[in-house]
Amino acid sequence: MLTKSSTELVRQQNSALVLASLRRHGPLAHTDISQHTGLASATVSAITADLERAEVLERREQQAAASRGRPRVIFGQRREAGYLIAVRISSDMVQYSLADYGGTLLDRFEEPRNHADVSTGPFAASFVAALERLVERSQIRRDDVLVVSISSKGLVDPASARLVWSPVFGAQQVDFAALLQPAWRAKILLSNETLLVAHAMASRMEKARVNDLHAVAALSLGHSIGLGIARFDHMGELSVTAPNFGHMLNSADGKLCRCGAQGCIEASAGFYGILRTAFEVPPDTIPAKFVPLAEMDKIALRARQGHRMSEYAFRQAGLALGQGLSRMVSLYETMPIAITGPGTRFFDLMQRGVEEGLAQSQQVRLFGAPPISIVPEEATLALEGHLARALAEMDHDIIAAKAAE
Amino acid sequence: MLTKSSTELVRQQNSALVLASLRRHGPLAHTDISQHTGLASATVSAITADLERAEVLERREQQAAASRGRPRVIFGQRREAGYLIAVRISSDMVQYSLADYGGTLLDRFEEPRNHADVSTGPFAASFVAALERLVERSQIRRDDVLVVSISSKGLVDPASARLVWSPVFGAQQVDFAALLQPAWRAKILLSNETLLVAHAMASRMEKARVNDLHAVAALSLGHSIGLGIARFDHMGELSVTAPNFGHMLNSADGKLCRCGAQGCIEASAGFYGILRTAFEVPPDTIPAKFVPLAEMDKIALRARQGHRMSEYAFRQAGLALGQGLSRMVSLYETMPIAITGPGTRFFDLMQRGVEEGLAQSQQVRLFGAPPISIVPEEATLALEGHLARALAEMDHDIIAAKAAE
DNA sequence: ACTTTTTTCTCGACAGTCGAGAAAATAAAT
DNA sequence: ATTTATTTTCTCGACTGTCGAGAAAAAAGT
Repeated sequence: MLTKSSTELVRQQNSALVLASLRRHGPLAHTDISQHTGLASATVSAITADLERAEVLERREQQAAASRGRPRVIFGQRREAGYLIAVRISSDMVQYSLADYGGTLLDRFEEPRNHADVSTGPFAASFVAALERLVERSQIRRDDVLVVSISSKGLVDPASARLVWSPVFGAQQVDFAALLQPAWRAKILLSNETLLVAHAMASRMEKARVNDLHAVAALSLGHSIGLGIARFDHMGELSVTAPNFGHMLNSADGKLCRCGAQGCIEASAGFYGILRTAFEVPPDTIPAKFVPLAEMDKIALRARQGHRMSEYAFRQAGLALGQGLSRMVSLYETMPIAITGPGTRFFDLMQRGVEEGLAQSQQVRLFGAPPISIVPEEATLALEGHLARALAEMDHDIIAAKAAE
Repeated sequence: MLTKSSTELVRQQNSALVLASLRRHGPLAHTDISQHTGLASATVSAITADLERAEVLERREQQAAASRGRPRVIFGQRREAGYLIAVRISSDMVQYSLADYGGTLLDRFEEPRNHADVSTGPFAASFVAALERLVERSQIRRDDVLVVSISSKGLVDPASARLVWSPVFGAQQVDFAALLQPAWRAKILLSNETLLVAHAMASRMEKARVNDLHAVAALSLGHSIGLGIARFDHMGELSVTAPNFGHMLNSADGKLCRCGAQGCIEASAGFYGILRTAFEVPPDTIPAKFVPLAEMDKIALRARQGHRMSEYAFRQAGLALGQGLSRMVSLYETMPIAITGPGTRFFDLMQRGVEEGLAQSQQVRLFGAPPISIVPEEATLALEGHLARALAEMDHDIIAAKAAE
């Protein structure tokens, strides 16, 4: 069902356009905004005046009058217009970051997590305390935090901001919105971490002016396997999703996954799956809760030295990934794939398996294998995704609020 | 990249809204249009006057003055505003239909196809001739045909209207746009047939006011396996795709598919796959080009009488379908699935396999199995989809043309 | 003939975009 | 020091669109 349009919505859309172009290109002058957005000069004047009045934009001093003529007036986001907190929850630590409306990082700290402790109660308490600490240290009023963006591995219900299933807490759901509900007026966003990576990759490619790009996928390799898909819809808007890739059925081979099912991709390609195969543990053994990276490095070393079973384990992991990706491109479309996460350092051992798995579908035989790139800095990308998503949300909310009155 | 908005676009969007509501609810009076679209009465007046001037809408006589007060003026699409031709290409025949802008069927005929003949040359000739015959019989000017909507099983490139891979022509591509290019000014649409079924199912559910429906999938069972996914995006617009489901990797079991790969879903669940298993033919045997439905009925009869291998063949087909669907819902989301096609009559034999396959993923264990309904009349649905898609396209084009001048 | 009722049509107010040209502000030239 | 050239921002009027309110139209009831 389409919705009706009105002149007010036009202004909203065009305001969003101005803010978005400022996000992409940094502070800009009137003329540049007009150029980038395609809006008439008069329109840009009206919109910037509006946003200035709302204390969202501010005029920046320009460095030197480069050319002659009337000096440009540079507009930029007013940094103090709002703040965001990004929280990355991983199995061994939680990282808290504070950034302002301009997207500059103000503060950050990490808290170690005890992987043995899977109860949500203590976690919730330390979570709330950490947020409190963050605003206090930076002398920011709690109500100026407009967005709290949280990410975790696992399955997320984006609508309700609830963690449906995570490697950290299992099926114990955590309702983050409820945790912060009365005290914080910030909007709570909860995303799968690899979704954010995909978002960041899409933003990067957009900035790099990669044209005729419809979609990008991000694949995260680690203890668990995550997939994020970012696609530009027919309106040119980006929509990202994090399908349940790691626990998609790979093959009914009886390999027990920590989710309780058998034959998930993760049961073959997650760290614990690789370890199990390498050590010839029966495939229905209950998976290890956590595999230290050093342990994986040892297996990789042996594989590189020619140890058959270790080699085979990585090869099987690659095969499962390749088959899963071949299914993904069959069900979506052929798109570039960026592989991130700690597992990338073993990719040489998996590559042939991946290629073999990919080749097993008509889609790949017809359109070729998707281009695969390795992007190890997962943490950087995830934070980049947090910022991109949260700032876009803030822009959107600010404009909507301005329209409401 | 967002695009700029303007007052003219507002009118375009709202005009589209009016036409869409007329499509959904049939001819309507001024008041009803205002009600359904949410537009102000004055706006509806302006838009209908516009469309009347463009000879797109016409006033209909109302039957009896039901209530007192000023009689209503009923607006409806002017049937003669344009025509569309729908062409359904299947392995054994080609069906040509002609309909007017109001969506009423004017003419239809079928031409048998020789499945042995896979050359595209004779087909192209008879295709063009049939279209010619259709407009001639109905006394319609060729240039009044605004859309030719073609469907086939197989893989389609929606952008270029080219058949990339089809069970009928294999990898021989047919460029329909080129066939009709100089003589016909109509826009050529090419869709996968199951995509149209999914579109029709989505339209039906929309009409039946099924709320909070995000998506629906259609699965077509027959000699080949097709899947269509219809989803409502965040703007409420419907976007349908036909992924390469039938030739997605099911399991590396070596079953040869007619696409040349091994282990496709179709190699287990297509008619030829079922036949091969039932007759205990080696799985790497080159598949039969065409399996008559009567042959399948015989196998089904034996299966129902307890013949082990026939039973097993259907069970395996169901398993492959269930596993494929479990992967589909893992990569998209849990959504209702409508099963169509000649294969539905054997669904009782496959059902347990489907359920078993579906259960093998975390997605299903967390959110339950997707609701499955059987809708045998595939041909009706496909034509319904053709009309829905072609008429929407015509509405869109008419409005765009009016805006251009 | 008059009233009631229902629906369509019209008018003025308001919001937004756009193009053109005025105004501003600076560097270079005289 | 003043003038000129240049570049950018700002402002004005025209145009397109939506909306609410009330006028006008057209029938049935009294």
